[in-house]
Amino acid sequence: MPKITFFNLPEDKRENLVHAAKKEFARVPLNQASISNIIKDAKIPRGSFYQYFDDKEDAFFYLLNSHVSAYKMHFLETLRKNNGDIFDAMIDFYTAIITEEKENLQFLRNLFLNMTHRIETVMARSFSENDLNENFRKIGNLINKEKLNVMDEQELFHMMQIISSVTFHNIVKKFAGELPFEAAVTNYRTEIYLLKKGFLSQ
Amino acid sequence: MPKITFFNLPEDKRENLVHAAKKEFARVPLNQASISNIIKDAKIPRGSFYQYFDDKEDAFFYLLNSHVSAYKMHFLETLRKNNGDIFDAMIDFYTAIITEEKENLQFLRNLFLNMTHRIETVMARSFSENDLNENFRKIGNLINKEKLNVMDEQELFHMMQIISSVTFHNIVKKFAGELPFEAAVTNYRTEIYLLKKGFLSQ
DNA sequence: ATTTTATATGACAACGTGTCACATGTCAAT
DNA sequence: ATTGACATGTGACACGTTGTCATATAAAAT
Repeated sequence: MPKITFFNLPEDKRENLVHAAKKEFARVPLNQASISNIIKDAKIPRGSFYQYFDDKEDAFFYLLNSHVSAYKMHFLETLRKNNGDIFDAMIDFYTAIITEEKENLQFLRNLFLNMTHRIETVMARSFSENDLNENFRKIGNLINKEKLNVMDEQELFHMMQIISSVTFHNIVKKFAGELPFEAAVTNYRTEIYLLKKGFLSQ
Repeated sequence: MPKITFFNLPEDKRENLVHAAKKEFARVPLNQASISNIIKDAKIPRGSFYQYFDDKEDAFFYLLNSHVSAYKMHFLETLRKNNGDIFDAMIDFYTAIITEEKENLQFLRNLFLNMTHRIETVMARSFSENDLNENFRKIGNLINKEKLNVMDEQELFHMMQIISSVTFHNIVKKFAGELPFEAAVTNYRTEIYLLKKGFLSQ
């Protein structure tokens, strides 16, 4: 978490700094990003940066968290729009992510191509966590379970885990530049379809 | 790839260096590993390191590749032992990975908790690739497709993609230390079971 | 023996990080 | 207005790491 000083900053100065950080993390992934670049771009002295953040990662995770919050809202909305159909919602969501604009796109690209467990934990707070916690419940309640082949909360939880694994992986593949947009969506649709019908014939 | 000089090295000196590198990459993940530590441990001058490798990553991926080759063989064997039952084979394989010994375990831990796309690409060469390539065919041929709810090679490929996503994710969770051994296996079994039966009721 | 080629070595420049002593600003109390 | 207390700004600096390069040494070829 950024220090209090950061939040006490006059808005324009704070936004300026945030913008410089965003730019650097859009340029290269976390491990290659340099504080030097950020302060050079934001035109603040080195010491000031440390007045606001503990270190590079602190700044990165601050940005990441705001991204995640936005996507979380977006996802809940998408789920509602699709009347609780988790599969259609995921497809919408997937499409939205890989259709981001310029700067966000580069940020996301660096993010997904360098997805450490620590980052994943923050990301996944959106819709799955270690325990069946609040976020999971919120989403769980929105999901239409009528046609779902699910016995209990446990199974639902694991289904969400699977869907999230598969989605993450598809996003990564897309960002790896291995596929054009249409092919990426088709592939994802296929995998969702396979998840629905199951791997064993009845 | 290491340079020719590396392979021309007398065996003991080479193994010494490899061991030092292994030790460093078991200590910390790639991005935190330092060449300084490796050469200090291997007792070779700095210049020599660059005679053998391009950089840190070169050394890392050399080690990774040998790991992967070993696991690849192991996996094919496991698949045969299970008479082509991909699900049982995966469960065996999963169990084997999370049951590794000391140094390997730490190496794998750092690996999976910091799985970049580049690393994943190397790892996944074992049993899935962009195209339906040789490795995929080799495994595809070993898989018993009798009871598999699969229409064509395409679907089989995507099933493998899904299984691999889910497996990766389960390994990461285990290494994140969130679960004791038994719970980890149970969870993985549950997810494989869910994949088999499908998410929609017929 | 002499030349050519391969390998070894460590000092060095360039760069990035986090800290710290000191400068400056803010504001309430007197 | 002046003071003092506290918050914030600043940049030089020590430290660690990386990759290179000129030079030394060894090995092979002629």
